Amino acid sequence: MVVKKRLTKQKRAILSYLKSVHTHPSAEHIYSEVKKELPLISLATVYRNLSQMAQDGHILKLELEGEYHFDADVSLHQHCICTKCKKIIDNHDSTISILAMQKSKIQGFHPTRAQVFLQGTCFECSNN
Amino acid sequence: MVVKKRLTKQKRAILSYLKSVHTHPSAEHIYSEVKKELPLISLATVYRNLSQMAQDGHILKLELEGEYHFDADVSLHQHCICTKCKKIIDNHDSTISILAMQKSKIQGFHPTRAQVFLQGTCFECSNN
DNA sequence: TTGTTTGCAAATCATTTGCAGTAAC
DNA sequence: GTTACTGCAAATGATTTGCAAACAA
Repeated sequence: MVVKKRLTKQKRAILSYLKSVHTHPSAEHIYSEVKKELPLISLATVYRNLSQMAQDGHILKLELEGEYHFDADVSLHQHCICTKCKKIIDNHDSTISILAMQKSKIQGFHPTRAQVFLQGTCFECSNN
Repeated sequence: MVVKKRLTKQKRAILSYLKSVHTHPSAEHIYSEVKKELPLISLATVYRNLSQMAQDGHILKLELEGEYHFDADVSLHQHCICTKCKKIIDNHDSTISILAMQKSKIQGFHPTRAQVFLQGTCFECSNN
């Protein structure tokens, strides 16, 4: 039996906020931002919607620094994480993800997605 | 001032267990296994030692499925995660990590490590 | 009308921390 | 002898859940 998803104002506000930024915010941060538009929204609603959207493949759920971070950009790209300022920088290059997926097939694995994280220091922090 | 690390029996038991498996266990799982050898060891000690070893680069700390998983193999390799049985399979191929690190430098990023996760289904689960 | 979604509060679960005693060096 | 490390218990912090009311379809 197919569950019908309803497009609520909360869902719309969360997705619209997430599409407007490139900062990979946490659920808590999304909550505080969306609260400006919908003051009565609850944190549980934010979590529920983010999980649903991630499940449906509309957004990415990244596990970083002990909490989840979300990204409305679902194209094949890498995330560079600065260990000093904790900033997450996108690196748009689909070849790495594609290559990683191809190579994983050797062992009979059937990949659906690749997540590539680079740890290091960003340009600003390297030249502090 | 340099802090001197002491090699305790707890530390030795944790590292020795982790080196004996290729299953990327969680802290809780490592705790229950090491407890067989050291019945009085506490979960806090396991967490403290795993964090220290990861900090010192002796083991890898992987953020997966809402908890940390640990790996005594620090060579450049990828992790394939089966979304059905949750198994983590190693894919030893350093070229992907090296390529990902090289490409991240384009934006002035200074990478120290690459973490590559493949989501999909393993051989067994694909042919269930 | 219907059944999904909401806000709230309480619950959960992994991980961390304070502290006084213990043991590695 | 010094001081890093331990076990214990309590604290923390992110995320989830139960429930009755609200609202999208």
